[in-house]
Amino acid sequence: MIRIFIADDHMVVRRGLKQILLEEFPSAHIEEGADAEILLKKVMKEEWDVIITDLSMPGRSGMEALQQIKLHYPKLPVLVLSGHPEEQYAIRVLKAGASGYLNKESAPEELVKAVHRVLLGKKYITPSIADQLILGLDKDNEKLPHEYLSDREFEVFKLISSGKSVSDIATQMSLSVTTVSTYRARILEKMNMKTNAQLTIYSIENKLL
Amino acid sequence: MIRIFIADDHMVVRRGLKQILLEEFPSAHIEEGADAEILLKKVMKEEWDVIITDLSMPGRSGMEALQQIKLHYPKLPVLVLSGHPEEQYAIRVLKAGASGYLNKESAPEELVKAVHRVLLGKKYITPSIADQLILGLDKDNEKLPHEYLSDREFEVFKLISSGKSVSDIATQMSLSVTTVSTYRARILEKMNMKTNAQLTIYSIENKLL
DNA sequence: GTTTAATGTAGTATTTGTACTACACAAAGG
DNA sequence: CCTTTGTGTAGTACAAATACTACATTAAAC
Repeated sequence: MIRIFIADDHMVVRRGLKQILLEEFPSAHIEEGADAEILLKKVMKEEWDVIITDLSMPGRSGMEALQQIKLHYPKLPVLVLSGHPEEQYAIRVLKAGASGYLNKESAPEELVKAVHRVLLGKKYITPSIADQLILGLDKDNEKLPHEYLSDREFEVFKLISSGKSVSDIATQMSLSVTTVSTYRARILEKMNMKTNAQLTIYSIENKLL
Repeated sequence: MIRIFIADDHMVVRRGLKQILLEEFPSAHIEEGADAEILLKKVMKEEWDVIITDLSMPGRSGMEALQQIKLHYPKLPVLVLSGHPEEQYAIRVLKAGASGYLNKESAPEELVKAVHRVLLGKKYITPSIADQLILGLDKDNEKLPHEYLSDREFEVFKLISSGKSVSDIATQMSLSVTTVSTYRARILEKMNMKTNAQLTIYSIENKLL
C-alpha cells in the first residue's frame, strides 16, 4: 500500500490532489496537512512513500520544510508543487533534493506520472525544466543572479529596485541617462527579467531592499 | 438538476472543487474552464445555476469576467474564490455583484454552505467579511490607503504594481495611454507615493501581489 | 434639489526612457 | 602575444510616459 502525504494550505488543492491520486492509486493511504509544521511532524512520526508539498505556505515555507526533510530522511521522495508558472525556483528546489517540481496548472496525468517515477526512486523532470537545467549546467548556480552583475550594474540595480528614476540615478552618479539605461538593459538581461518591478520584487525576496 | 460552472486556471483546484461539490450535490452537472475567456463563452451559450470563479487567471481577470457576467445576467449568482487570505478584494468583489467571496483555504463545508445559500438567491458572507463591511460603514475606520482608490484606479494599481507597463495596461483595458497615466497619477496622489516601485512594495507588504 | 466633489475618460505638448550602436580599455583565454 | 569577452561610457533616433488641461457623468453633501 502506498502512503502519500500532501501538504498545502489550500483545502481545495488538497482535495483535488487526493482525488487525482486516488483515481490512480485506489488503495493508497493519503493524509494531508495545511502547513509545513504539520508536514514535518508527520514525516518524523510516520513512514511515507511520497511527500507532495506546496512551496508557499503560511509560516515556515515549503522550501524550508524540504530542507529539513532531506536532512533527516534523504531517501524520502518529495514532489514540490508550485503555484507559480515561473520555473525560477525549480532548479533550487531540485538542488535542495526534491524529486520533482510540478505546476498546479499541469495536467493530472503529469502528477500521476511523477508519482510513479518517484516511487521507483527516480526523479521526475518536466521538459521545460530539463531545458533550464542544461542551460545552467556549466554555470555554478550556487550564485544568485544578482551576483553576476558588475559593480556599476549592481549599484544601478539597487537604485532602480528602490524606485529611483533612470535620470535621477544618472544625476546622482554623474553619468549620462543613456549609460544608466544601458546598465539597466544589461541587468535585466543578466537576471533574465523584463521589468523594473521584477527587480523590486527580487530585491525584497532576497532581502536586498 | 443543478448546473455549476467552475473557472480556475489550476487543474488541481478545479478537481478539488468538483469533488467537494459532487459529494454534496451528486446529481449536479458540473463543467469547468481554465480562464475568463472560456467562462464568458460558456455563460453566454448555456444556462447555469451558479458560477464559481477564481480571481486571478491568465488573461482577462476574474474581476472583469464578473463584471461582464453581471452586466448581461445580473441574476446569475457568482461565487468568487480567491487565493489571497486577505479579504482585501472581498468588498470590491461583492460590490461588483458577486454573491459571495470565499478563500481557497476555507473548509469544504463553507463552500457547500455558500452554494446552498446562493442557490436560494441569497448572498453568502463570511463572518470576517461581515466585520469588515460593518467597519467600513462608520466613517474611515483606519482604512488602508489602497481602499480609497476607485474601481478603475484599483485595477490599474494592481497592474502597475505587478510591473505592467502603462501602454500594456491601456491595451488590455481598451483605454488611452493617457487615461491610464491619469489613473496612475491619482493613485500616487491618493496613496501619497511617488513611484511605481513604492506601489510594488506596498502590494507585497499588503499581500496584494 | 442644487452645488460640489469624485470618477471615468482623453488630447497636446513635453519630458523621460529605450534600442541600437559605438568605442576605449582591461581582463581573460588561447 | 593576440583576440575575444566583459565593463564603463555615451550619442542619436525613436518610443513611452507624464503633466496639464478638459469635459461629461455620477455620487455626495448641504
